[in-house]
Amino acid sequence: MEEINELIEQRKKKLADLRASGIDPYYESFQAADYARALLDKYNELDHDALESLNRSSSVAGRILAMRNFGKLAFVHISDASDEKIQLCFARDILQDRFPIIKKFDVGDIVGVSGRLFKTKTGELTVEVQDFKIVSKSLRPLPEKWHGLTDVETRYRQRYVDLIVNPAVKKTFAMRSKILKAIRDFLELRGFIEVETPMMHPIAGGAAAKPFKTFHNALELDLYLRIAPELYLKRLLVGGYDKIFEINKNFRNEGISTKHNPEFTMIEFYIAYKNYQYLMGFTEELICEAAMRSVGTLKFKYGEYDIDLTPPWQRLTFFGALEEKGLPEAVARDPEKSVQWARQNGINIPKDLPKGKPIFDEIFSELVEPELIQPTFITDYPVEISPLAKRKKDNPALVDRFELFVVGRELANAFTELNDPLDQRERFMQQAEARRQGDEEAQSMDEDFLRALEYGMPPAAGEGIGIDRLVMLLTDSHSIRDVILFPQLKTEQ
RNA sequence: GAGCCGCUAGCUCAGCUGGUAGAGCACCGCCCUUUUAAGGCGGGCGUCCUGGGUUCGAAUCCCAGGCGGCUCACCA
Repeated sequence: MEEINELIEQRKKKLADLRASGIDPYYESFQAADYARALLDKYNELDHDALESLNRSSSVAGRILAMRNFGKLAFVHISDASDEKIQLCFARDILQDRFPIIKKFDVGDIVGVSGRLFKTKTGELTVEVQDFKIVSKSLRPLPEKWHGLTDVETRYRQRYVDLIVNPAVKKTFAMRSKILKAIRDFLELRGFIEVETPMMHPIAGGAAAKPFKTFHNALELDLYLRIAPELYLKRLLVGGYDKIFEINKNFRNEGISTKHNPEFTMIEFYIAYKNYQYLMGFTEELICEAAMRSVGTLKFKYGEYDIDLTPPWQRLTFFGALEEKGLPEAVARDPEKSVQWARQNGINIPKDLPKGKPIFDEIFSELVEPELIQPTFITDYPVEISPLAKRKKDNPALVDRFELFVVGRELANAFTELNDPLDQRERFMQQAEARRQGDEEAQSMDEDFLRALEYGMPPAAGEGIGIDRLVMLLTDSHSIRDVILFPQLKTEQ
């Protein structure tokens, strides 16, 4: 991306000038003893005289974000990896013949300096620079200091610039890191081990979604990027693990929106000998732990909403929630009556809805989901839309399953795992039938998975949580792109 | 995939019913030893997203396309 640009040319000229005077503007290392944040935390409280008597020397390295030059004195703000800004003072009296080098500085350059700490007349903690190096010369101008970078396209495409100039972005991703750490710690403390299963699947199973397809040349094999790790994790249950989890990407070849990125991060975890009832309490604890260790509280704002994660969370059955909306289960289960009911109640039913797909699922998403603002478990899903979950003992038309909703969005999906290989085979057959009737997202028969179940899988509860959505909730982010460092975009030009 | 909105200097934006490109910041030059969006004086900077069309003349109007945002659809 070679561009002729006056500003870049000016900077290249400065770079050449530096080299001509024997200065290397691209160092291979710099030993900074201090972080800006640590210096401010420790010394900002001291007054001018107290700091003088300490005579504290320091060294910091970071990117120049602002410069104010007075001819024989210059103030420079740098920001370092501690995400804090510290002021540097370059004075001709101190730097003597090296002082003119600062004429070659630009906002964006990375410098390393050492010098004594002092307080300016206005009381700002400042490094009085005694020695300095330009460790990396920047050739491109940064966005201006006042309005910063707001163009969302540039922010996503050039996330590196976004991170330099928008501190809130770093905060979000620091939160993301804390949330993931909290989840890992929570599970590891309870005896789980983290595993990695294939991202490339010969059969894309474990969820209802369209996969990305790819090809392995040497094996001459069609492969799919995984849409879910579920069927592999359950194979591990067969193998004898009792508490496992995997945190990794899934890939779904579907539309992009504020809530969907083609690759997104899921955690799936499985506990042998437990059921979905157990997982509800477990989920409350897990998510509260993540919230406490990132947000620091269970009560916080998400946009207009005041969210309260304090357990226990509301629990409603799938058909119970529909009945509250005036749709009796008997009507919901009747394909024709339910369509009629939907039309009468102004529910938008897609015209191209595949034949095998039940209408109540549509009605539920349209009528119930948007109102589930506070955390709510929806339980006892119909078996037709849950091909991998165990049937309820007292009602084989339903399964032992829940989904967790917050701010109208699905955050988690969990169930008691189907471990009856014969029932599982039947469910796959039904899915195959749905596929024949036009449901592209119906699941495919996976003979190896069935073979594994035939060896015997312990009863188990399993759950998946959309990490990106959890991070959105806890960071008050309203687009999934704000919690993914490099969200998917079309290529430039 | 559909609808609506946007795209002008490095950044943030103005530019009316068509008359030939602007501001602030950033940048360059000079002055300035305590600034905090430093200040003063002077200066430069454009594929007006792209390609067609209408017109004497298009950043502006029309058509097509690109990229992005939002909403809807699909989904997590």
